[in-house]
Parts: sequence; structure tokens; C-alpha cells
Amino acid sequence: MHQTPIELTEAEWAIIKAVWDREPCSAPAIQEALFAATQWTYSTTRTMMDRMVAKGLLRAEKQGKMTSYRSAVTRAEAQRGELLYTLKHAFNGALTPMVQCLIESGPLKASELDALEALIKSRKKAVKK
Amino acid sequence: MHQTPIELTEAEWAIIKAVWDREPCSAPAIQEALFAATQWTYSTTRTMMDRMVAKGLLRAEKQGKMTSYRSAVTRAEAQRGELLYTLKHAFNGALTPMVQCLIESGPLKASELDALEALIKSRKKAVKK
DNA sequence: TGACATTCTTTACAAATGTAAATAATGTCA
DNA sequence: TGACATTATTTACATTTGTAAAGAATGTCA
Repeated sequence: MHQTPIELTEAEWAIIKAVWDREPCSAPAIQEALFAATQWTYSTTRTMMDRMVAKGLLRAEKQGKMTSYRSAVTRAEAQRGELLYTLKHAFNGALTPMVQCLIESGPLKASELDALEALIKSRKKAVKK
Repeated sequence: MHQTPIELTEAEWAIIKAVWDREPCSAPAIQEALFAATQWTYSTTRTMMDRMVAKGLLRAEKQGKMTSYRSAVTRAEAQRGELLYTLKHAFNGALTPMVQCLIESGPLKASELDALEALIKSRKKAVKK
């Protein structure tokens, strides 16, 4: 569990998502994976990754010539951190308005609405019991 | 409408929320309002506010000795920006999982779930038509 | 056992952000 | 009309973030 809420910058999100999809993985692999989208050089990518290690977002382990990276936080933890940040600052902690704004703001397909409805129903059951 | 999505730092959120609640208002009024929570001096608060004016988040108008501030973006716009940021980075644009994570992550009361259910129902109607 | 290709390490620098001291300007009231 | 209190302006500095060049180290294959 994390004491301080996890907060990631845009660049950090890009990197950690690439890591989640490949871990364990090398820095060159990540830079290559992200190059099309970011144009980052190896230096840039590597610097980011090492800073993320320092922050406890990634873990690094040296293996011979190369360093192997893996995530130190799960996707769910990071998602939660991001959500809580928004909840706290943009919605003053009020969850319902936030869900509302979200539902209203995006083009939701009927099937998605069904899924959400089902989710809420099951949630209600859980709460009731 | 805004071309570039609105993104606010934590400090900026604090300020703009205080402004929304009081506008038009002076910088000293904002620093006073936030002091208990932030300990910011007048200088700090003022610097922030002027930078926010430069970014187009606030508007300033000089009136005699003092400057009067007001917001240049609405609360809804800012909330949307924050939500879209999270949606894009943390959930790769997938709205349903985001709502799901949100619903699962907070202690929602039965009444809130009811409200959400109603919201989804009305949304479904809108989509269908 | 070298030459190469790959990977790493160090160092740097600009922009953005958080924070504020010092100083100047200006209404206002006695 | 001057002294005070209030507000504003300028300048500064540390930290974080984004970006990367230059050079050093090292595994590998001919």
C-alpha cells in the first residue's frame, strides 16, 4: 500500500504504461516502444526511468551490461491515485458529481451504459448487505 | 470553448476554487481565504494569480489601487479538463473502466447509487433517441 | 583479441512551478 | 498634507520536469 498518493506526470504515464505491458524490460526497449509517439531519444527515456526509480515508481535491477526495469506500483494503484487527485481537487471529494460529469462528458454507447447500470446494481447489493 | 485542454496544478486548483467562490475579488482576499490551508504569503498568492492570468485561467482588471480578478474558465470546463486528462492517461480513453474504478473506489451511499442509476437511465433514453 | 554495436553514466540546460523578500506606489484619515 | 496601512511590482532562488549531448563501459562476433 502507498502512503503518499501516487501522482504521475504525462511523461511518466507514458513510460509506466509501456513498462506494465512488457516488464521486466530494458530501457532501450521502452524508448523504442515509445519513440513513434514521443520522439524521445534513449537519453531522455533513460533519464525519466531513473528518476522514476528514485521516486519509487519503477524498480531497476542490474543484469550484466543491462538494467532490467519493472513497475513498483500497479496499474490499479496509479489509476486510483489519479482518480483521487481529481476527486479531491476538481470535485472537492464529492464522488457522485464526478461520476455524473464523466457520464455526461463522454459519448457513451448503449452497451456501456448497460454495463454501468449492471455495475451499480451489483454495487447496491453489496452495500445493502 | 477551449482549444487546449485545461490543466491545473494543485496550487492553481486551490486558487481558482477560491476565486470561483468570490469573484470578482482581490488578491489579498484570496490569500487571506487560503492562508489557513496553505500558509502562502501575499507575494506567493499574487505571483500565482498573475501567472494564471498569463495562462488564461484568470482575468485581471485594474481598478484604482487594486486589481480585481475573476475566473476565465468555468468550473465545469476545468473539471472536464481534469477528467479528460485522467481518462486519456490512466484509462487509455476507456470511460467505462474509469467509472467502474471510481464507483468501486469510494464508499458510496445507497442514495448516491440511486442517483447514479437514475442518471444512467436518463442517459440511456437520450442515447436511444 | 579487436572492432563494433549496444548500453550506460555523467553532465547540462531551459522551462515550469513553488515560494517569497524587498521595495515601491497609493489611497485614506487624522 | 503627512503618516499609515494596504496593495502592487520587481526580482530571486530552489526544485521539478522535459530534453538530450558527450563520452565511457561492455558484451560479442569475426
